[in-house]
Order: sequence, then C-alpha cells, then structure tokens
Amino acid sequence: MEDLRDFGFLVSDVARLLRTEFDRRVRHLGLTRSQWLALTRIYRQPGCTLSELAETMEMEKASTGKLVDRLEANGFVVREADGSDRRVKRIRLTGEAESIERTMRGIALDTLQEALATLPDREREHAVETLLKVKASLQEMLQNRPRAASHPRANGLSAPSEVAPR
Amino acid sequence: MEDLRDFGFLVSDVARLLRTEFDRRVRHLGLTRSQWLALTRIYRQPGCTLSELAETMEMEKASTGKLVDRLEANGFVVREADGSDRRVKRIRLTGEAESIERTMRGIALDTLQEALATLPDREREHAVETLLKVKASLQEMLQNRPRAASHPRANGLSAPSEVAPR
DNA sequence: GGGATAAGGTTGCCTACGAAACTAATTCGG
DNA sequence: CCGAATTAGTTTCGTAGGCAACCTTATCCC
Repeated sequence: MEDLRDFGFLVSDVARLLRTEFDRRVRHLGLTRSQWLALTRIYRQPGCTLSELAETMEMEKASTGKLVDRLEANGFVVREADGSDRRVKRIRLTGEAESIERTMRGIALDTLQEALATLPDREREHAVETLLKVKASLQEMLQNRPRAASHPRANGLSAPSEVAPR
Repeated sequence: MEDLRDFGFLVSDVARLLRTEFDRRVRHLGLTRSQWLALTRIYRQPGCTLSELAETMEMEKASTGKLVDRLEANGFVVREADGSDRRVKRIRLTGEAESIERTMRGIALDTLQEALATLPDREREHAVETLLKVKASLQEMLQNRPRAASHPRANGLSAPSEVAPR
C-alpha cells in the first residue's frame, strides 16, 4: 500500500533510463529518441499539420514545434505551405529521413529486446495492459482540469492549512 | 511481439503524464516533482554530499548539482562546507523545506491513488515487480558501456556504413 | 616530498517539455 | 458584411537531464 510511490518512481526511472540508453545508441545518427518518435509519426501521416502531429504525439503544440525545428535544421523534414489555409504548414519527411527511420526502428527494437530480455512474454503483455489503464486514467485527469480557473497565484505561501503529513 | 515498442512508448507516456499532473498540483508550492524527490532524499540523509545525492537519485552529478542550485535559490536547502575535506559541500534542508516535504508527499500519494484507482492491488504490485526487473536490466546496460572508448567525435558524419534497415 | 591520479563540484552546451502570451488567418453569428 | 471568437504556429521563459570539459583538493605511490 505504501508502494504506490514505488510505482511512480519506477515508471519515471525506467523511462529515463530507456531514453538515455536509446539516445546513446543512436547519437551517431544525428537524432534522438524523441526526434525519431516524431519521424515515425510523420512517416505514417505524411503532410500532417503541426497541430495534428502534436495531437498524435500527445504533446503541447509549442514543444512539438520545437521538435520539428530541430528536425528541420538537421534536414530530416520540411515545412511546406498549405494551398487553402495560409496558417497551416504541412510537414513532410525528406528522402534521407526515411532510411534513417528504419534504422532507428531496428535499434529501438534491439534496445527493448535487451531491456526486456528476462521478461516472459506474458509478463510484458500484462505490464502493457496495466500501463494502458494508468495512461488513460492520467489523460482523463489532465483533461478534466485544463485551466485552473482563475488561480491568480495569490496568497504566496499563505495557509498551507494543515496539509496532512499523512 | 510487435508490442515491444508499445512498452517503451507507454512507459515514457505514463512518466510524462505523471510528471505533468503532479507538477500542476504542486506548482503553487513553488517546486516541482523532481525537486521534491531531491528533498525526500536529503530528508533521509541529511548532510549528504552532492555525489552521494547524485548516487541515490541515479542521476549525473552535473544534473543533480543544478537541481540543488534551484532548491537553494528557492531557500529549501543550503550547502555548507565540510570540515575535513574542502572539496565537499554538505547539503541540508532548511526548516521550511521539511514541512513542504510532508505536504508534497501527501499530494504524491493522492495523485498516484487517483491514477491507479481502477487498478487492483495485485495488478499494481505485479507491475512494480516487472518494472524493477526492467530497471535493473537497463542499469546494467548503461553501466557496462560507460565511455565509448575514444570516440573523439572525429569523422563528423562519415560512413553510416550500411545501417541495416532490418 | 612531489608528481600522477582520482574524487568532488561547477560550467557550458544541447535536447525535451510545459505554460503563457502573442500574431496571423479563418470561421461564425448576427 | 463585419466584428468576435477560434485555430495554427511561434516566441519567451523556466525546469529537467545528459555529456564533456574543466578547476580544485585529496590521495597514492615511488
């Protein structure tokens, strides 16, 4: 019951370790895990808008935009204007990006295979299901409280009001 | 078999969502989830050195140092000189920090309880075990390859040399 | 004792994200 | 048809974290 926190710690730790290990393995290719994730998305919906990309990546538009900035700076994607709506910019992979995409996919698979080598299939599948539930739950929590209605940062540190040490 | 990647994606997603939700809930207290994590560590080993803290947080010393910078800037910790070794700086909580520590602990528990509300105890425990295994595996992977022996950043982008598209 | 080596911290640089504020373009309602 | 609300993207600011390249002190060992 006290290991509720363990769960939180562990998820963060595993995510960070996974990112670090993966980034080490692909650094020589010139992009990172996050950038590669974006590539796979764009690969599957070529010509998507930034908003669409942000949506499928479940990230803020601003963060997504900066990710695309770096991808563009490295020559992996291009932004091209849309004919009918002058606000939108459609994102496409360059030729080079497509082969890199496949390479990275292989490395991702290798990395995960190593990391999960000792895990029976069933255990992994079970973990995936559990994580899916938690994710759904968190998404709901975040959506149902988008803007904390007038939270004018008032009261500085007034009245922590008996915040149960629990 | 193809859902190996699902596992990777999910872990990252859940970690990010968890961090975001938690940070939203505690923003008014003036610190973040990472900062609070550091506080709990320091709380349990008062007067620890930065290296020790980095060790228990399983982070780079530099990153840990910057975390401590922010905590110090906000008045939650102090660095004090060590008597016998002039290199080390011992880290201690300020009085204010200790009560905040308890507050945050409660919020962390609340957040996790909500996020895991629909999860049977057994399922959560099972997930914790699985994550522990994966974490251990990743730690080993990262340790067994600390410095890629003379990788003098030479050759820029020479010879990606047939990176098997798989 | 004195030079090599190691250990403790810091600084600089880069990526990743979120939050908020802002601009430009489009759509909606009256 | 025109002004209000919406939507697409960007910019700014702050935090988080890795990596590498440093100083500064201690130690080790000859």
